[in-house]
Amino acid sequence: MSKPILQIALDVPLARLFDYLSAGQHVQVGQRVLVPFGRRNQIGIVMALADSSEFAIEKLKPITQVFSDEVPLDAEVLSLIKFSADYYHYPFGQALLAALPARLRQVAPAVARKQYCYQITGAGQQVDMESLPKRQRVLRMVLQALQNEGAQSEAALDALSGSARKAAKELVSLGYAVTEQVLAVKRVPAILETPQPALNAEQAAAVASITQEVQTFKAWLLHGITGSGKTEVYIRLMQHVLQQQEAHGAAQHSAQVLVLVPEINLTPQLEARFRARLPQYHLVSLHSSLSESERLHNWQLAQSGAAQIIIGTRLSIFTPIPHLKLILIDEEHDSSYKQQDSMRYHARDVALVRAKRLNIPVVMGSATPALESWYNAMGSQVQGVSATPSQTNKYGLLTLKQRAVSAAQLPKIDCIDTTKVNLQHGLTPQLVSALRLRLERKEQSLLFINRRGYSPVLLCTACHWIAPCTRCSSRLVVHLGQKKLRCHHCGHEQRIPHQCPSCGDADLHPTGHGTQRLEQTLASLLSTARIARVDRDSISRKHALVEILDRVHNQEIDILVGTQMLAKGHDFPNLTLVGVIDTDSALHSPDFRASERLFAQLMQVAGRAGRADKAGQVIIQTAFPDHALFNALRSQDYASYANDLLLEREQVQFPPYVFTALLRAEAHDFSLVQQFLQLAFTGARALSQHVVTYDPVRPQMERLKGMERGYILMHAHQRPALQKLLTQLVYQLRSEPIAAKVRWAVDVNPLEF
DNA sequence: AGCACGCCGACT
DNA sequence: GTCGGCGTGCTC
Repeated sequence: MSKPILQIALDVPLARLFDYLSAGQHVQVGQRVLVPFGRRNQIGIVMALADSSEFAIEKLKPITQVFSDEVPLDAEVLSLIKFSADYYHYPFGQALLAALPARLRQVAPAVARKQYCYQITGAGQQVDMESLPKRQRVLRMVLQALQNEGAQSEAALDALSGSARKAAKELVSLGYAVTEQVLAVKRVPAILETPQPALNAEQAAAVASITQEVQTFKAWLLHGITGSGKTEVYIRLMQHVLQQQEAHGAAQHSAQVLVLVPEINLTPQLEARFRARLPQYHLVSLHSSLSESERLHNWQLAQSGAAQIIIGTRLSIFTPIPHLKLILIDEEHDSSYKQQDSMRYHARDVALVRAKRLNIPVVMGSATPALESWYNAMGSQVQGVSATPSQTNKYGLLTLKQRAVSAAQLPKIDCIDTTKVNLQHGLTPQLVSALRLRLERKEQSLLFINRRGYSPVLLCTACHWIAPCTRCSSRLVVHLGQKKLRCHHCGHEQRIPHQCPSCGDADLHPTGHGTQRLEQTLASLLSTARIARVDRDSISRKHALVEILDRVHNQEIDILVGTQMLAKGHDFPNLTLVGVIDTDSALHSPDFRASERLFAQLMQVAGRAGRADKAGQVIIQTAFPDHALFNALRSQDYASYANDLLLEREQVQFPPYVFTALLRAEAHDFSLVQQFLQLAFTGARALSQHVVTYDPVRPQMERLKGMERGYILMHAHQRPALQKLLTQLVYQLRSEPIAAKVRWAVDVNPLEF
C-alpha cells in the first residue's frame, strides 16, 4: 500500500513543501500533479511520500489530478535544483517550477507531440499466420513484421503499406497487438556531411588529454584564441563520448552530451556546424526563441534519452538528461550564463556541480576565460599568484595558441591617441583613411561602438541641463530616427523637447556619439560606402540580423556599424579592418570587473579582423593608449593580463580571492530600503565573525524603473562560512515585518553591483 | 507571489 | 448609501 501523504513543491515564494493526501492514487516522486492551493489550483511536483504530516491531518486536502502519463522528473535533476535553491538562497518550489518548460507549469495537460507505436502481445506472438484469412494481405504483413522485427512505429507501418495503420488497429482490437505512445522523433533532413578536418598538434593534444579521463569528473579549461578551432575540439569530444554505448539493464542507451552556449545569435551557427558534422546523432536545442511547444518537445526528447546532443542556454543546465556523459560550455566567460533575476544562478557553476555529482567531465572553452576560471586553472603556476593548494590547479588547462587555418595571421592592433589628433565627428583621421583604403581594396570594415542611439545625452548649452529619466538615475538617449528620447534601462520614451525645461533656452544639442550618429557620419564622409547598422534597435525583427549578415557575406555591405551584438562568432573572410570607437569609460569604471569584460570584448572584436588569408588590422581610438589593457591586447596576451589582474585582486582581496554575496533590496520609498538593510546589516554582523559585512550602500544605478535600490556586501575566505551566514540571515529576515515591505534577494557570487 | 479579508474616501 | 484603495495575513 502506497503512503497516503504527498509532500509537494509549489511555485510559491515559501521555502517549504506542502502536504496533500494522495487519495488512493498511485503517485511517484518527481511526478506532476494538480492541487488545490488556497482558492486556486496549482501545478506541483511530488517530492516525497510520507506516512504522516506535521500539519493537522484533517486540514490536508486531496490532490486534484496526477499527470500519470508524463515521465516523472528524475532524482538527479531534483537534487541538483535542490542544491541550487539552497546555494542561491531561493525558494525551492519556485526554482523547480522555473526549470520546467512553461507548458508543464500550466494546468492544462502537456500534449506532447507523440505518436503511436505498435507492439506485439503474447497472444499475437502465438498466432499462426495461416489462421488469418489469406485475402487480408496487409494484416498478415503487419503481424509478421511485429512478430519478426518487434515494435513498429507509424512511419514504419506507412512504409509497409498505405493501409497498414488500419490493419495494425485491427490487430489491437483482436488483442494481438497493443499501442504505446512514444515521443515523435522528428528526423532532421540529412545534411551533407562535411569532411572531418585534420587536427593541428594542439587540438589533438587537447582531445587526447580529455578523452583519457573521460570516465571521471574533471573540469577542463580550453583556452584558445579566436579561430584556434575550439569547436573542432568540441566535435571530436562529442564523437568520442557518443560512440560509447552504455549498457543499462537489458537495453543499450546512447550517451548524451549537453552543450551550453551564451544567449541568442550564436546558437544557430554552432548548431548548424554540429548538425553537419554529427548527422548521425539526434540534436535538439533549448533556447528562448523556440515556441513553447517546440521547447517542451525538445525538453522531452532530452528527458527520454532520445536526443543525444542537447544544445542550450543557461536554463538548460537543469534539463533532465538521463545518460549525460559530458558537458561543454562554450564562451564560458560570457556573463549571460548568470541569471540576473529570480534565482541568480550561474549556469557554469551549476554545471560544475552537476558534472561532479555525475562523475563526468566538463569542458569550458574561451579565448578570454573568466578570471575565476583562470585562477582555478592556474593557481601556483603563476608567479606571484599565491593560493592555497585546494584552490589551485582545480581545472586542467589546455591551450590553443595557433589559428586553425594556418595561413590566417593575428591582426595588427594600433591604438590612436584621441587627445593628439583632430577628430572628425568623433573619428580619428587614421581610422577614416583606413576605412577609405578598405573601400578602395573592396574589403570590408567593422566599427564597434558600445552605445546605441544617436547620442547618449541631450544637453542644454545655456544652462547645462541634461535630459534625465524620471524613473531611473540615468540619462535619456537621443534617437533621432524616431524623434524620441529613450531610457535604455526602463524603456521610457518621450518626444524631444524644443526648449530646455530648466531655463527655456532653445539651444538643445545631442552630445556624444551612438551607433545611429556614427552611421550618419560615415555616410556623409564616405558617400560611396554601403553601410549597415547592427544594434538592438535595428534588429527588432527576428531574422533581421541573419539578413544583414547574409548581405555582408554576399559583399553587399562595405562597413558594418554596431554594438557588441557584432562581437560574437561571425566569420567574415573579407573583413580586414575593425575600428573601436570609444571604450574609455570602461577603463576607469568603479566596477572592478569592467576591465576584465572590456578586454574580453576587445579580444573578441579584434578576432573578427582577417580571419581568412588576408591580414587584419584593428584600430582602437582612446585617450589612454598606454593603458596596460591595450598593451596586453596588442600582444594578444590574455595570460599576462589575467595574471596582472589576479595580482591586483589578491592585493585588494576581491574575487576570486574571497567569496562574495550581496543582499539587494528595493522599494518605491528609499527609507524602507534603508531600514531593511540596516536591520540586515546588524543581523549579519551579529551572526558571524568569519564573514566581513559592509555598510549598506547604493548601486551605480541608484534608481531603476521607479524603484530606489541599495545593497549590503558580504565576503568571506571560506565558502561554508558565507553560506551558513546567508542561510541564517535569510531565515531571520523572513520573519521581520519590514521584509514584506521591500523587494529583496540574495545574490551569491554577484557579477554586477 | 496570488488572493482573500478589511476598514476608510469619492461616486452613480 | 456603494465601489475600491492597498495594508496584512494565509496558503497543506
